[in-house]
Amino acid sequence: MFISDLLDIRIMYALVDCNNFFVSCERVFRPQLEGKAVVVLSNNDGCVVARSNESKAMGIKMGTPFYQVRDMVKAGRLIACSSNYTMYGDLSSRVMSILAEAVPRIEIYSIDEAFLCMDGMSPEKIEGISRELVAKVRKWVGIPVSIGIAPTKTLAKIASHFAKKYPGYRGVCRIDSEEKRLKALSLTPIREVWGVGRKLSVSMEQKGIRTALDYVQRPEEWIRKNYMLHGVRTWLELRGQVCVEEELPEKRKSICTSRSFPGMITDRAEIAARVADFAAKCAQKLREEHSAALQVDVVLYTNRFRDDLPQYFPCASVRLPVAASNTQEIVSAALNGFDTIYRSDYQYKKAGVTVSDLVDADAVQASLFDYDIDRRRKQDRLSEVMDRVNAGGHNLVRLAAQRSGDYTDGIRSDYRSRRYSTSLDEVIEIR
DNA sequence: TCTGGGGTCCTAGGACCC
DNA sequence: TCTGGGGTCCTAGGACCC
Repeated sequence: MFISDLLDIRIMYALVDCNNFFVSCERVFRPQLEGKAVVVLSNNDGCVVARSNESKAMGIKMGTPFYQVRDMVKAGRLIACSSNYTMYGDLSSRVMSILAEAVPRIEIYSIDEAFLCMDGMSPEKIEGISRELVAKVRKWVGIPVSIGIAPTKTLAKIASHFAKKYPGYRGVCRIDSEEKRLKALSLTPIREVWGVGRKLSVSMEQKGIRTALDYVQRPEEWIRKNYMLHGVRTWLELRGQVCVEEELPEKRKSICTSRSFPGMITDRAEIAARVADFAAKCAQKLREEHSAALQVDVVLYTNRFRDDLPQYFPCASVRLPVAASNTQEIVSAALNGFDTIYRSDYQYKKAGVTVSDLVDADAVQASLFDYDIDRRRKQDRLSEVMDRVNAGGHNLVRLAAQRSGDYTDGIRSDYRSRRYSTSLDEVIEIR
């Protein structure tokens, strides 16, 4: 039982993938976008990060700079939405809780994807549950999803592509026999395989590997020699043997906040204030995770697309004597780092702050030479108060070093929809 | 004029030690 | 002038993901 023509299907994964997620979210609250060519833009309305089927069919690629499609928007052939990550996160958790109720175990992989573990169930039963979920998520949240079912995560990804691409599957596709596996691999270009990105796919195509089937037909030793550990893992997964098994760790290992500026900036104080904002945001995320950081990195970027201007991408690393998560300490470390790398003869386009070397906030190792322990405790308490006041994403309280608005203030979002699923903005807009 | 943001893992190579 | 070899640890950078 559960061995289908030599494909072991005792372990089965169902990958649930929300179709064109950000676009689908916008459509939940603006049904008039249904059937239209729609794109969602990144911060600053910089480039395209999500596309509806209609805009994909027009040939618009992921990551296209917005100015290249602006004419279509003006001509009324394309609708653009500025991104609204708060709303997407909210709809995502609604989808995930429906999925979590239906199966014994779920691994949330990203904002729009989750693996459901269906071990020990018959393929028919798994498909039944999956079809119910497709209908339920559509009806209760309004988001269309596709589900791919297979004995490994890499194969489940491929199955979900088929489920999404061919309407005949009605949203659910399973790879549960050797015959289906080989058929699916032969129809999958190597560049579409999970774990094979642009660089690798070019290298593979040069070696005559066009499809996933070409890849699995190479000997293991050849794969190991050319593509090392990562390549062997993909090779085994495509053959039906589970390798990508580890659950994602609950806590992140680093936290980063970075933004491009609407234009280029040289002024020291203006950039420092933004760096302070990013650092404050990192500190807030640290506290949400109940973590503390030992290292703070600050990065500056000039505009990499301007060949005519001098380029400068410095990074400063600051070690903290004791792991910290309070806003004052993280901001002050970031500003110290900034001072060591800032130079007034460049035009900057972007900056970022990363906190890393994270430890659990309860397990912070007090340093023997921590003479500042009282000050630290006061700062920690102040940060707690700031979190309570700022709860809900509205930065009413901030340090003097920060800018006089939210850390996302000043970024362009000309096509923003209202924040339907969250509260305060709605109140302000109605008033 | 205009070109995203936030993560993870792996590997190569240097530093260091014996 | 000659100038080992092998192990470990750390970091920077590259590749990937969504």
